[in-house]
Amino acid sequence: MSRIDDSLIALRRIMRATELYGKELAQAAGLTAAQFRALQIVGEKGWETPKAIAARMGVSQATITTLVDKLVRRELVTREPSQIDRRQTNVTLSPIGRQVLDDAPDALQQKYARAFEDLSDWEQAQIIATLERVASMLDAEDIDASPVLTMGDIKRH
Amino acid sequence: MSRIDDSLIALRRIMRATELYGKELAQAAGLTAAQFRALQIVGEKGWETPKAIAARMGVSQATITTLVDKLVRRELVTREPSQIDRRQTNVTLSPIGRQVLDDAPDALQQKYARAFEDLSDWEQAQIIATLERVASMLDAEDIDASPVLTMGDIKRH
DNA sequence: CAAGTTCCTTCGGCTATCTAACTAATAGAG
DNA sequence: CTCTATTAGTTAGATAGCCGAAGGAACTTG
Repeated sequence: MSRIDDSLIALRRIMRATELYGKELAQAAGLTAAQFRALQIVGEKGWETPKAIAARMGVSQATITTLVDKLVRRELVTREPSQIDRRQTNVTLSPIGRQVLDDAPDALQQKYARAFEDLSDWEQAQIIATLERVASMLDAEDIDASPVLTMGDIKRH
Repeated sequence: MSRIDDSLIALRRIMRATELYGKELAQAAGLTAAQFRALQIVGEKGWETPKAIAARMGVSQATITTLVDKLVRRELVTREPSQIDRRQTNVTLSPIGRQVLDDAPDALQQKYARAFEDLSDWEQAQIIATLERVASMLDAEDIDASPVLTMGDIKRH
């Protein structure tokens, strides 16, 4: 087994852990990964337009419509017509939505964060440098990457 | 922006690049990421049981049945009843399937492999060590990770 | 041999996703 | 100011992936 295989295996473990986290999350929060990701985006500012959510998640607007439908049905967000441009709709976080976001079990991130913080200064720096280097090697430089460890936003052509 | 955010962002870029690769692949090979992943697994030995494929991909057997249906329809694999245990079916790679696997554009992997190989010995070792460390921090130790850079055991493309 | 177990498939039902077509509203060119 | 083009969002119809439950066929075990 070559070294490149070793590195690919490690990468795959990382991705797999994230996938599993998504499933766990979905189960615990009663939301799917995609739904939760949309909710997160709305939660950043408290509101967001479907267009912007679609761009952030890299999916079509139609997809967001149905996703938001589900969030609305769960009363996690509301659709508020925009005052400035009446073509626009503001998907707005509800108090319940805020609750769900706050309560969301981010076990994976917590675990990672804790382990990360236990590292020494130079170890942290080194991990960041290496991860960024790997990301570059995969040519993922121009990606919209929020510091949130989730699945579900796949960029499309 | 804290260091942990930096590291999460880098992780996210890595995952994103892989997702994009999956899409690209799907388009070029005329297969979805999940289908391709199943084909890859079958291709390793030339055959595999649905049960084993399901385990490898972390999905139910029912899912594999429909996935294999599609591969069979495209004549990439065949279902051969097992001689030893007639409950089992061997999903067997066809010549066409082998062709598709060989022709598959593994651009991302190639790119990564090339960049990786250009690194010095100690850099390679250091990257592997770091990736493995991160994987451990995410608690993904006991994952079946083949040295193939694919997504597709997601639950939602 | 009968009962339980295993492997696979079938069935019904979700969710996510897309494209195309449609409605409503704004922006721009005359 | 009006007509057209563009933009935001939704709706409709389709495909893919996924699951759990139920069922049939073939092993295993007592």
